[in-house]
Amino acid sequence: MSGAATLKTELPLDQILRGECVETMRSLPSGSVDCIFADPPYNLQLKGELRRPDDSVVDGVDDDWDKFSDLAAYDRFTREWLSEARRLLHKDGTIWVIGSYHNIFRLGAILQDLGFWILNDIVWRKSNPMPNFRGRRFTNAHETMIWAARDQSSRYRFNYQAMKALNDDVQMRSDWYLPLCTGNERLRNEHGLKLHPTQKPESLLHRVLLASTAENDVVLDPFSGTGTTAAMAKRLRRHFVGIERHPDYAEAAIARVNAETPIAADAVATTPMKREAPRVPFGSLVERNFIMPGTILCDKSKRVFATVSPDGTLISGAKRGSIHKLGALLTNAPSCNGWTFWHFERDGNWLPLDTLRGESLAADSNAPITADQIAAQ
Amino acid sequence: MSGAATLKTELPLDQILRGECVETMRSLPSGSVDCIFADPPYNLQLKGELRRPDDSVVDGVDDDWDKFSDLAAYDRFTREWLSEARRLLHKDGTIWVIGSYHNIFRLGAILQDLGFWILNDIVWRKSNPMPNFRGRRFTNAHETMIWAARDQSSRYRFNYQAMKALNDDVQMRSDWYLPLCTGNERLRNEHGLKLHPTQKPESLLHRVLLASTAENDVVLDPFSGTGTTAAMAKRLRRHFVGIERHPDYAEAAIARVNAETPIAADAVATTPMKREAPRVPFGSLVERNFIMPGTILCDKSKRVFATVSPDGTLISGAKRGSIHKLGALLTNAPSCNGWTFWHFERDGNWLPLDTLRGESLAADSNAPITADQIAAQ
DNA sequence: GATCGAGATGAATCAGGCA
DNA sequence: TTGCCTGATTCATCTCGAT
Repeated sequence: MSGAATLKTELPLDQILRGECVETMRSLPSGSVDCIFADPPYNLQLKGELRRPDDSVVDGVDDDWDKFSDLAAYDRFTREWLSEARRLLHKDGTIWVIGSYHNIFRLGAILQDLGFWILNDIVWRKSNPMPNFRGRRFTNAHETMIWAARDQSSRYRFNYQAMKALNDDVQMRSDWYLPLCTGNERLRNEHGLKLHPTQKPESLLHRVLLASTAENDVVLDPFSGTGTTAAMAKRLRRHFVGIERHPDYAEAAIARVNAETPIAADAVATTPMKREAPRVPFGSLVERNFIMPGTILCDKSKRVFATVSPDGTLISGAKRGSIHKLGALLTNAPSCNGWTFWHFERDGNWLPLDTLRGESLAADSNAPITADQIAAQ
Repeated sequence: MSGAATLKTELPLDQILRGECVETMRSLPSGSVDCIFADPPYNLQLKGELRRPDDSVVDGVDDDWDKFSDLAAYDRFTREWLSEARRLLHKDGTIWVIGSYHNIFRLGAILQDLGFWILNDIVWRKSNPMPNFRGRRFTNAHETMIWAARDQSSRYRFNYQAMKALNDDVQMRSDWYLPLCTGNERLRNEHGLKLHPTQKPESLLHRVLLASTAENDVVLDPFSGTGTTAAMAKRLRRHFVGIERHPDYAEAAIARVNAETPIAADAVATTPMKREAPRVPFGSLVERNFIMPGTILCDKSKRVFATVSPDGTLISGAKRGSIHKLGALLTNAPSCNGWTFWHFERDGNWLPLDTLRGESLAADSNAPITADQIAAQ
């Protein structure tokens, strides 16, 4: 089948159309789509090869489809497909685009320029991102999605209660914590290698579609890839239209969608997500001024002393380390729980650091909603 | 004091300059600033916050023509102050900008257009965000910061080890979990109302400055507000220059900074980067008898062996070279860190050469130091 | 069959000094 | 500027094979 051959009067439902993104979109009728999910090329700028500390080579994205001559070329491409996307959207429809810092600012600015109305930016926090191997930046541990309505006046769909139910009956926030697509979910070729360099996890699309579409809605993915959007749409009983120009990807996506079974019509019940256990690094207590750099700590019997550094390490003479490591070092113990080992002085009493950890967790959860916070938005 | 009155030849250190952002920046000398933190105005609906370059107030009208006009005016304003910011930055300097989905995409795209090189986008996850009262969107629970170097070729500062220490000895990620500025930290006027609508938490600036500046560096904040950047710079013993047009904010910031005490000079140090440690040639360890010529070395898995020469080279069969070169040669790797690759035997244990390097440095500084401590780093 | 350890891997703008 | 040498650097998760 071919998108270009399709008459503009009819939308080919529940198919992966093989063809160029913009050209194929031009063949589809205006206002016929309820929701778009788009995972466009990121325009990554990889210079050489990157090696892990064990000297193995990182298999990065170096595909031709991700190459653009410059930012202006990327902007032209983006403006073109986003314009077509807006034409295809129903007046109350919404679009999701996903990207990293390489391209998300171009995407967001052009969305605004074209008249889309941004509803949220959503942060996909990866539970298992690739580390920064050279120690030259912060670990790039998230990607950003922008959720936007076709117009400021669009009466868009947001399934508020479903999202709240998914989040232990607390409002769903703009930061989502989900793992990468790995293991059995990842499509592989005959050599066992990943078929597509950037396959998105099903959990991400599950939440996107559950939040912003209704049963039988039409969902378009103009960069369909391995068909994650289409598969999740079928599973959740939405209609889909995928566009993919690479024959291998399109073929794999069709097989994947065919193997997918829709959930029972009466089973739209959602599984609650696992909530993250709060973790408190000692350093965050220093940052948040629960304890001042320069504070003197000691053990219960006042045999060893240490000073708090601005980065949360402790210093004792020439020795430096985390609260746990330095405690172990000074007592010649194989390990040490710094939270209970080290004490600080307050009102003449020496209290364990654990006191502060408890206080910081309480401060986070008990904070009343104030006018300040409203203004801060 | 006034920025406009300052000669371009001299940077007024540790002051809050009262004046217009762009105009005041124009009076400062090029390349004189190590780091910039900028929290520009972005609430397009908030009258009086956003002004055109000619100082006329931008209306918050909602029809299409005015929306476009607002975006264009915002872009012009952004391009203007970011251009000045780039001129003021040292060639190896970095800039932080913070915003929400209303303006961060404009900021990011213009940063890229001006030649800044994005290093990370950082998500500030709020522990206590304002809920979405109408239930029409996801709770807007984060803001985005962009960290960028002046040029692609900038040799920017990133205190990797300090950030790792701050996060319980695991690489710091691009998503930060910190509370809003509330309680006693929040500056208030005589009526007990918040003095500034978007006062940033000190913990945020603490981490920003700890990550990307060194002691005595110069930090500029062109939208100084209540002086959080200046106060944290003073606390962490960095120099600051603040610019603020609103007299009430400037006055409050000056009082706040004056009340701030720097942490003790000997407590400001954070976990040092190994890159900045003094360089020890392996040959000097042989000369100084930390290791004997003829000693047998091997890799961790005991697959390759070598013998130490009196000049500090290693010999393995017919091959000879530095500890790095021979390690790379024998493993067919493009490069190799000989300090961690090669091991020597002591008391039945095989220890990395790095142990000896640590012991020689300790001997030089007369501080007793143990293999344990090196391991603890 | 269960457990343990080694190995593999993921949208990545990933070095710096000196001759 | 180019080229060469030194040497700093990884987290969570899954698969697979050995015990």
